[in-house]
Amino acid sequence: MSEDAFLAAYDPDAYGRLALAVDVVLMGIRDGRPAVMLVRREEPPQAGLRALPGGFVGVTETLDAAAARVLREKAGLSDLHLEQLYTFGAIDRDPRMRIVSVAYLALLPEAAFTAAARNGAGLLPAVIDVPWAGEAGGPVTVRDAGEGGPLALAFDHADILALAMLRLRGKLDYSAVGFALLPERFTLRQLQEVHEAILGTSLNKPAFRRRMLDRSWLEPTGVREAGTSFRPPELYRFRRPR
Amino acid sequence: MSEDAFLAAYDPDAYGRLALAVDVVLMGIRDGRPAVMLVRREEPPQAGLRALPGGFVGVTETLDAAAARVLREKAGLSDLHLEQLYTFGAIDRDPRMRIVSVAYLALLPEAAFTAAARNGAGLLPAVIDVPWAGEAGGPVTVRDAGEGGPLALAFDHADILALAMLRLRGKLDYSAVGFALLPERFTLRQLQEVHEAILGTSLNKPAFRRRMLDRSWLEPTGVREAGTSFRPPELYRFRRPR
DNA sequence: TGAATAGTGTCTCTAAGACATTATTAT
DNA sequence: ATAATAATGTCTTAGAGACACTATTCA
Repeated sequence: MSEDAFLAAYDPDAYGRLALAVDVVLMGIRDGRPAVMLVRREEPPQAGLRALPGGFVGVTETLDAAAARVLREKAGLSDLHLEQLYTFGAIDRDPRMRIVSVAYLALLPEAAFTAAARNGAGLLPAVIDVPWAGEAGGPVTVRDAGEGGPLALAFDHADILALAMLRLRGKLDYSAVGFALLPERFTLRQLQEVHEAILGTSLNKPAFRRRMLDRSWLEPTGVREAGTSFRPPELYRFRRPR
Repeated sequence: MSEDAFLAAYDPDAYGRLALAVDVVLMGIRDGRPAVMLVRREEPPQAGLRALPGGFVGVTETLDAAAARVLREKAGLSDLHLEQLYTFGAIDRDPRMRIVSVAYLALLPEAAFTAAARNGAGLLPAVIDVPWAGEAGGPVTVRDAGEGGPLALAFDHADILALAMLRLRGKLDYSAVGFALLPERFTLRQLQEVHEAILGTSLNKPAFRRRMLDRSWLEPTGVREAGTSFRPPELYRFRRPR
């Protein structure tokens, strides 16, 4: 049988119907704590609950493109750090039908995150409480940025968010993801504060500086931060490692 | 609108047709080198090329269950280490139709891997050459276990295999995956040989032993290996960390 | 006893934590 | 000068690499 003949005879429905979606964990830092952007579900199922922004994957669209489109449509964002996390395929994770969802992690610098909360129609920033440490992970909870009790998340989105936190923590000190949470130019203190916010711990200053400067990721700009009432710190720029 | 009404009105085809598959990277150690189990594609598309064993995901089947079923059907294997790797969604990765594939990594101890090559109908072990080091990764090549030139892999399976090697290397020394490549009872030397095979480097013996024994993963069995013509080494058992 | 590998002692070196000290700027 | 934070020096400690040495078993 030729390939053409095979393709003509191939039945796409032989294995039943199943939809593929993406859900995006759009994270940033807010007042020294990790935060995530949620939407309020206005329609059933689970209307009223908070959810991660998401959408179905088009037949002529890659997974990365679908995640980028969701960010564009729901948050007006483009050109931000975006990486695939994990694919969630529990049978009843969505009551509508069988929906398998590819989870993505997107990261924004603090200023852009705050701006997105104002500009993105319906985007609600929520602070993430992470009650665990270590590589085993565990559940996290979310609260409205302006305090208040814990929020309920729709579907399995609490699991997705918990995995996002675990991955982010795990990658933080051996990869360059941390820089995606900072503006183009930043001080070493800001970099440390980002790490401390994500890890939920305080870090030793000299050791942190040594570690960061020993990697060849930081390029001094020669410019110092303006507007301080004390010795102005050097501004650095992230340089992709060779 | 109630949830029931919503579900009744929901159109599963609104976003077009797309199939979901799993592809399994079944790895083991062979003569001190990483190896993978491949199948020869007998039908189009790409008949004749080697491929990872895979299959479509059933509508009432989780992703993990689909990967486990593929291992059962194509290799006669069950109860082995199985973890999700990444989801591949390039538009034209399969010429038949849009097929998104969730890649899984499965690991077998050396003896079980060799046995599977004999028992699994059509399973062909291939040795993996990994020409890179470090966390950036890169392409790998495969050769037939009995030497010979490099083999061509179908679809994007070379990318999937390369990612599997990168992940395995990355997780090896901070997680317990290494033990999935060993029998229930093993010597410290065997454990080191597994690490050396996967990492493609030689390791310092005292440092390796110290590191492994300092984690609380190894439980001495009190039994020593039999059949040696020299001092018989202690056999250890893997104990899940608390 | 010799061969072969198991298993350990120890020195060095690197990197992190802790803490203190010096440096630099605005007011 | 003072206040405030930037930036660094240094001591200690933990862990890895290197290498040699001792231990144990079989033939």
